[in-house]
Amino acid sequence: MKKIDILREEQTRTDIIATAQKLFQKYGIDKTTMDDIAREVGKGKSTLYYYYTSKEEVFYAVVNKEKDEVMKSIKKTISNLESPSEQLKTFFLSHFNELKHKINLYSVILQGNVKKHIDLFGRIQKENISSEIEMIKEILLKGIKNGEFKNIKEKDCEDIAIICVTVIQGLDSSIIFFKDEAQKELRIETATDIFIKGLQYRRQK
Amino acid sequence: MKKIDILREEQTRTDIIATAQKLFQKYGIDKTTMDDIAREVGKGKSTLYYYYTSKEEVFYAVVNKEKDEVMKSIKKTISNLESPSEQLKTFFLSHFNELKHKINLYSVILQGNVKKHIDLFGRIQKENISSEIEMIKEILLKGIKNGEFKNIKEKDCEDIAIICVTVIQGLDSSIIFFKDEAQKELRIETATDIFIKGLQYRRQK
DNA sequence: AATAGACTCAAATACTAAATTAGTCGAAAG
DNA sequence: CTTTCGACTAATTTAGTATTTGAGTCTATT
Repeated sequence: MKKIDILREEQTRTDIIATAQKLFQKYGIDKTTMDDIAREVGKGKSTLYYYYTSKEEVFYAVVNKEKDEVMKSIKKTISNLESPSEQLKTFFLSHFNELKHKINLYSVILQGNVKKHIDLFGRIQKENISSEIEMIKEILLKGIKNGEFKNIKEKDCEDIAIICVTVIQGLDSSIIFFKDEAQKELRIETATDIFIKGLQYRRQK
Repeated sequence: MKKIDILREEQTRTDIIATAQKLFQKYGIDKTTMDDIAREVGKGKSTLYYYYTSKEEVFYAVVNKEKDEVMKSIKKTISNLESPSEQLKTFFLSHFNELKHKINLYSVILQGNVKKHIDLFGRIQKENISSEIEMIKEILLKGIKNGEFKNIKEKDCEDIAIICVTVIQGLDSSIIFFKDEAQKELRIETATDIFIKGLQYRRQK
């Protein structure tokens, strides 16, 4: 296979995903048909199946692309910060802001039968969380090495990263639950501060 | 109305709720009919409507009774502890244990059409959270007064209590998501410790 | 005041036929 | 030898309808 072909294949995949993204966002996963996507791309439906094995795979690819973009953006923001504490805080807040932007979006995409795609959504969530855990682990490790996080040991990084993600999840769900928009931002910040302070000071026992 | 009548009315209410609880746990909210409950109580269906205005009200009363029992139990456990830090930690862990016990239970109860009862569930969750916030606020206040929580001010208690509840929510959801049973308990404890440490040490800025 | 039995109407269920659509296959184009 | 297409099939969804169920009401009775 020549190099030019690989590029062309990539281009087609990109087209498909971009179109699929547009349609999924507009109509949701169930109301968007493979024919819809194919027509919009200007290809036959079978062509889609040449590149992706199923509609769920297409959906997965769309979401994955978005995830990569978000992670890349956060990574970039973080790379400008010196201290791991600041980095971690920024991660918490960025996550919150991303969610705020995407919350309406995803409620459209996921409209309809959630049960039907429960395995897919589970897989997506799992991989999202994995990426986040990896990133947080890096931050924690740096913080341990430079002495900012006195309360934790290197071997516990994985667990603490998991804890960070679950705490973030809790804060996220409060976006949906508590309505007072003004307070929210501040509260997320306070929570983050408390948590990070907890990492900084050495545990007694 | 005579005193004896009030007692009898209370007894009937208690019977209804106990029976309803049993049936809801077994068949879920939708598959349990008001006739089922009435038959089991040994009364006519209309009698239920004499005491409760709707099936959702009966369900609400059942869940509320359970909530009261749980809160009372936690309160009792906590009252034996001296330090607010210990109390808060115990609250976190008790919440976790309660959830672990009830998780299978509630997945049965809520089976079926969740969307249909979304308002009811929202109301229940809201009141659950309110009770917990109140309780946590008391603990925090004591901790501020005795100097254990150096990082927070009295006027922020409400917000911090809300944060506690959201953090707990995050930890709770990890019960469902992460499967490694052995690690879970430990992780919850670690998370709690970190968070409480964060409350104890004074913020710089 | 408390209960029951008969009643109503809205909603859930069950069934069916018709239409859509996910996914396959073999052939054709480049 | 990669990429595309159009026709095909099998599965799923939708739409329409008939039937049953069950929440909530009403009236009568104790």
